[in-house]
Amino acid sequence: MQKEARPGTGEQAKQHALVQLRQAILRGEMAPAQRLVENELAEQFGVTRASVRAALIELESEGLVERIRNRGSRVRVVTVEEAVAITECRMALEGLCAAKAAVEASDEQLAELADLGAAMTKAVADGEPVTYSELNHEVHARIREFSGQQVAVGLLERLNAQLVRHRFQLALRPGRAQQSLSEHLAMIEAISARDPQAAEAAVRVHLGSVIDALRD
Amino acid sequence: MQKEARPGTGEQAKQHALVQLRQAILRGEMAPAQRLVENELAEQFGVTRASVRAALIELESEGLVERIRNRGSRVRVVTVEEAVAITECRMALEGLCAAKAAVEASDEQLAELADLGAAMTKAVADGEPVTYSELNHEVHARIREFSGQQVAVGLLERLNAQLVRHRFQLALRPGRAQQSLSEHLAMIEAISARDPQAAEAAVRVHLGSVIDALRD
DNA sequence: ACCAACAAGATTGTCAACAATTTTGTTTCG
DNA sequence: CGAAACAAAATTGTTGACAATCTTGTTGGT
Repeated sequence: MQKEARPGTGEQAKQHALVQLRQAILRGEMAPAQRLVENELAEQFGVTRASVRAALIELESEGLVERIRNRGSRVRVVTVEEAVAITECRMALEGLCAAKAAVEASDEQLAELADLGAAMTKAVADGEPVTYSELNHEVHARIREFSGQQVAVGLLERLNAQLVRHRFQLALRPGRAQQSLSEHLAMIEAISARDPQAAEAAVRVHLGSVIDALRD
Repeated sequence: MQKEARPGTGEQAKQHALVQLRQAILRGEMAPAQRLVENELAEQFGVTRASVRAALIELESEGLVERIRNRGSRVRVVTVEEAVAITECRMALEGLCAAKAAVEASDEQLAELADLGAAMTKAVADGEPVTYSELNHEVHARIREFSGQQVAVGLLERLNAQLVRHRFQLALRPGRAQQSLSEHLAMIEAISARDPQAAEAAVRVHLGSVIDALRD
């Protein structure tokens, strides 16, 4: 175990630990339910335990880490039912964002969405699921952004972070991309048509199908 | 300044500080934008600074407190635009909960809602705005609870906590209770009729009118 | 009088040591 | 052989002190 970076360069130690730990969890480098011992993490990141501790507290309220009194922290495992519940909330909130984006987005932003749609179509045609998954994520992020609804954006980012592991499993499923593609195109079309109700409906259809896929 | 309680009785110091501070903020005992100095709070609650610190980090991600690097913490002030944005999110999430509650709630739980509706009607008739406001809050809490949607419940509780100050202002407005009452009764009726779509629509109507009232 | 540089005070960020708690392994008794 | 009691190890919770940073008040020059 060697120290990864130098927190002495003015970079706040707690922030450093927070960023590193979050990345490690989101990248899936930590096994599900893996124990997170404060001392080990402190040495690994080259900071003190107090900083790791502060980071863990923050990650707990982000829903990425589970902490039990006097028993330590572990990577939180999201069950399938939880993933479904989270996606239901996404349905409500992303529906709101899509409706607002249909009204608020500039013409340039709509063009950007159209470009993303074309890129997704190409990725599916070329059979590149990884690229497609990234574009998928990007489309959702852009729609959130264009809505201008900061509160919803914050909530959604937190929710999405909890779904990383399930997202992986979903993306690699054969035939999933094709269905997902048409749903995304429908979302983009409705927003471009500046039709809030249709945009919200399209998002609901899409995430409804995600829920079905999650349930296997 | 005297110590308020005994953290030595096994009650974890950080939890103690967290609960105390949260209550103080929610009760409005801390003036808006008031500075929260770690040392003062530590002495006031009879715990050490580290515990206060941990509590502040948690309250920050709950959106109740604002922390700036090396500059300290203060009670977060929610602007009117933010309150509107938060209520838009409530609209989406409580709509989801109402729809699920219409399907999932037991007959006993529906009876409980009916009782609350009757109590609200009486409170308005008797001209007791404080009682009405409490019942109002209770109805929303029950509907959330009956939905069984744990994730949405968590998000909504966080959002509601940020609105305390605005809620006060809203409740005392003359004529507001009458309009609010009929909207609540419509929500209860739709859920009792086990009609998810109507329930969701009723919630949206209600919170839409809250948004209008917020904007003055 | 005004502005910049500087110094003093206040406050947060970090650290290492200590105490409390839980878990695990061992022993002893039935 | 199994179960309860006990002891040892690991880990988290807490504490007080120290360092870094920001704010404020003061001073000196123009």
